[in-house]
Amino acid sequence: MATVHAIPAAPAPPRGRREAQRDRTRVEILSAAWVLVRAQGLAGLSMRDLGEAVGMRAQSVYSYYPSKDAIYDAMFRQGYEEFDAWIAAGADTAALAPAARFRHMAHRFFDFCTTDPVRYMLLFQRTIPGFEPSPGSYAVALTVLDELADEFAAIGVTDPAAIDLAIAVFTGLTSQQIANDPERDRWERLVDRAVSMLLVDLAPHLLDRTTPATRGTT
Amino acid sequence: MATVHAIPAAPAPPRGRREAQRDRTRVEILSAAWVLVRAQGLAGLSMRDLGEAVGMRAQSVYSYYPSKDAIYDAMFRQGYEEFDAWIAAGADTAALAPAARFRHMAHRFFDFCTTDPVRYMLLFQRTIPGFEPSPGSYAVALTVLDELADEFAAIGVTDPAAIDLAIAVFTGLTSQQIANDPERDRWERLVDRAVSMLLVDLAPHLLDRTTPATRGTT
DNA sequence: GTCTATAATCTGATAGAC
DNA sequence: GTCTATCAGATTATAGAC
Repeated sequence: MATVHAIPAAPAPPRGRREAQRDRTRVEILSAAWVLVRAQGLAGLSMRDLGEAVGMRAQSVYSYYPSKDAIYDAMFRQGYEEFDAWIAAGADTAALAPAARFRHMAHRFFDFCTTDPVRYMLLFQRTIPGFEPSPGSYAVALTVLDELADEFAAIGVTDPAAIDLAIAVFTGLTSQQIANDPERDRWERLVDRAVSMLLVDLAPHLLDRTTPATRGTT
Repeated sequence: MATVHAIPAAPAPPRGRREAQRDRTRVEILSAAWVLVRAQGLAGLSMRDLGEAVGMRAQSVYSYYPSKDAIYDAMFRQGYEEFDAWIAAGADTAALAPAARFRHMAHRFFDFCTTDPVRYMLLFQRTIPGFEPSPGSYAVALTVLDELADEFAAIGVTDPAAIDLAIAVFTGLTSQQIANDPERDRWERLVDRAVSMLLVDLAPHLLDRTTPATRGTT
C-alpha cells in the first residue's frame, strides 16, 4: 500500500536527531528479529516476542514497521545486503589464479550460508508461509545476484547455465549440511571435490596447465 | 535409545471390521492432510481444516491421531514409503548400462521431488517448526536411504562420500527448481549435464570404454 | 466415534489516551 | 512514541454427553 519507490540499497540519510534515533530503533528491532528467528525458526517470529525483546509492547513495534511482513521484507533485504558485502569482501582474492579463486569463493559461500542457516533459508529457499519480498527488496536481490554472476565472469565463466549449475551444487551441499549434519562437516568436506568436478565441466581451460585437482583437503 | 527392531513398513493387519474401518479413516485423514499441505504449506496445516476436509469436527480427528505431530510423523513415514516404492520401480532399468541407468535414476529422482515439492521439503529439508520424526519413522527413512545406496552400488559407486555428493547435486538442482522456477524447467534442463559431470568424477570407469584405461581396474 | 463445550493460549493488528 | 485496552480471530487440545 505504501509508496514503494525506494531505490535499492540507497537509504536516504536521516534528516535530524529524531530520524536518526528512529533509524537506530529500527535497526535494533531488526537485529532482535534475527535473534528470535534463529532460536524459533523463520515462521516462529511473533510481534509479541519481538516487542518484548526490545523492551516494548508488541503494539509499539508497529510504529516502526507497519506489519510483520514488512519486518520479513527488511530482513530479506538486509540479508542480501550482507551477501553483497560478502561478495565485495572477496575482491582481495583477485590476485589468485582463476581456479584457486573459484575454490576460495566456493568455501566462502558455503561458510556464508552455514554460519546463519536461517538467513540462508530466507534468502535462497521459499520456506516462509505467505511472504513475498517487496519489489524494492527483490530488486536488491537481483542486483546482488548479478554481482555474483560478475564474480563468475571474472574467472571466465559466463554461460548462465554453467552458473546455475554451480550455484545449485553449492546450495545443495549447503542445505544437506544444514538439514542433516548441522554440528559437523559431512558435506563441507565435499566442497573441494565439488569444485574440482565443476571446473572440469565448466572451465576446463583453467585446468590445462598444472592441474592440482586436490580432493578432500580441508 | 528405543528398541529399533521394529521392521519398517510392516503394519499389523487389522483384526476385524472395526479396525479396518478405523484404518481406512486414518488413511483418509492422511490423504486430506497432504491436500491441505500442498495448498497452504507444510506449516499451514491446522486440525480445524483437516477435520473439515474429512467431514468431522477438528476434535474428532484426535480419535485417530493423538496430536498434530503424529500426523506429520505419519506423513513423513508415508513419504519415505513412497520413496521406497519409487526406488523399487526403478528395478526395470537393471538392463541398462550403468551410466545410462544412473542418468535415468537422476531424472526420475528429480521428477519424484518436483512433482510434490511439499513432500520433498518434509523428507529432505528441515523446514517444519518443532517437528522431529519419531524413532520408528526415522528408522524407515534410514532403511530407504540404505536402499538408495544400494542403487548406487549397483552401478559401481560405493564410496559414501561420492553418494553424498551426487545426492547433494540433485537435491540442489531440485530445490533451486522448486524455489525459483516452479512453473518451468530452468534447472531440470541441467540434470543431464550434472550427470555427465558426476560420472567423470565418481565413476570414470564407466566412461573409459573408448579410451585405454590406464587408471587400473577394479 | 462423534459430538458440544470450552479451556488456555497464541496470533496480528487498530484506536485512542497521554 | 509508547502505552492501555481491545478486537477478532486463530491455534492445539481436553472433558464429557450421547
